[in-house]
Amino acid sequence: MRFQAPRGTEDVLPADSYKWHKIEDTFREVSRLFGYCEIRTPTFEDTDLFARTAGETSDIVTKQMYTFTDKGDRSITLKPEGTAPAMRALLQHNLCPPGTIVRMSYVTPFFRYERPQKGRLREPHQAGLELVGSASPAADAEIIEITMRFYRELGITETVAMLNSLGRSACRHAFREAILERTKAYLAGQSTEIQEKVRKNPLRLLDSKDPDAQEAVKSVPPVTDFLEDESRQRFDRIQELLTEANVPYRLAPEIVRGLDYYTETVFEVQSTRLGAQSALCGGGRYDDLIAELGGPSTPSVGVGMGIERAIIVMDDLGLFGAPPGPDAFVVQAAQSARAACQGLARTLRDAGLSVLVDIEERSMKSQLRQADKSAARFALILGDEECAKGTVQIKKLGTSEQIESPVGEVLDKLKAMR
RNA sequence: GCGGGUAUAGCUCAGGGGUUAGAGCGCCUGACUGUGGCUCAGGAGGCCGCGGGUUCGAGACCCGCUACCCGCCCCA
Repeated sequence: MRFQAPRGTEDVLPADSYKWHKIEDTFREVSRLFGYCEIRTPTFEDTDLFARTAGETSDIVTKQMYTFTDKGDRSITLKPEGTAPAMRALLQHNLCPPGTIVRMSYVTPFFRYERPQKGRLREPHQAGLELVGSASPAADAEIIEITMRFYRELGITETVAMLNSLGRSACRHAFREAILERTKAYLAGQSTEIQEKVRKNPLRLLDSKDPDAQEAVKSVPPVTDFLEDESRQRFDRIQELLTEANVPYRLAPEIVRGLDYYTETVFEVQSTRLGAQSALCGGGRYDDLIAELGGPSTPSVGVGMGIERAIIVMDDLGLFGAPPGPDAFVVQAAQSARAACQGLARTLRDAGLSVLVDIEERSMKSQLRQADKSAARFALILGDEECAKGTVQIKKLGTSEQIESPVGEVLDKLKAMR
């Protein structure tokens, strides 16, 4: 094999694209139900955009960005996430002056220099939602409700939203101190690398998979103990709203985010079907992001949902079913019927049916085999006899049912036999 | 970035130093010259991941590379 797709990238083959369509169609429909409009932003941005927003110590910025210098000597980065570019566009076009609320959706690839694994790619795809301009807990609840509705529509019903609050800077500081204090003994026995990581961002310890770390973290009081009154009230209110909306959730004090711009609410939906990767989606509130980009303080909340990860889970659950086939396959039973077959196919296509025709002049047997293989619903057989009579044989594939119909009535007959 | 595993037909996999490399599934053709699926028969299809090495001889053994899988890490 001469060439192969770059490491960590995937081809979506014709036989599988219907899975993507199902997920994207479902996402667009759910977005529409809640009034979200799509935004499309460039594949690459000014490097600074991500350096500023993702967090200097985050893995994304420190080692995962695809950054290069273009011919105009600009530092360019392929987008490693979807939110910052969307907020940049919003600000650039002044779509959200103070007082307005914007609901946006997007479907985008993003790029991170990762070590590939199951559910972890260098070019993954994400469907995302952003609700910009509202500090109301109802905004948080809406985003989570849409997210869970999306998964429900796809048939992924075994999961719940895992909810946490990180509070704002003041209480987060106190919380960090508490983590460091309670895990001192554990940290003393760890490598300098881990100590450094935890010193920079103590929250990381909370979702560690190391059993010793998990044990040490047990003595740390839940974040909610540190929340200021306002944050605490918001957190409680979100839970009330989710309960009212019948959205399945549970509190998960271990949930933190990899991007530094999150404030207060954070949530994830997880699945055990993803191997070492656990998150199907991740989201939360980012009240300081737009201000960080030089805009007015604009409270916002959003979510990013991994498309490949949804496919993994849905495949595992057998939620896709058989790929769709064409409505009909026109079988040319004699060469002299070629034009008539093409004409019939054209008429049916004009009526919106998906129609396949043999182009290799193969035997009738072979054409019927193709028809069967293509999963077409009907085979329409046209030969000398039919041409002479102005009829078509309509064969319902899957059963042995076959009728002869005048050409003009084929459409009606197909509907009746469906 | 670290550790472990794997790489043979389109797919799933057997073959573990000795001629022309195998199976199942899939694909193509045919089984009283106008009827698919099931069955039967035939056929096409392999730089045995890539590059080096050991050997009289390598798909098998050794080294390097690449990719994938599983952990760590990280997250969608």
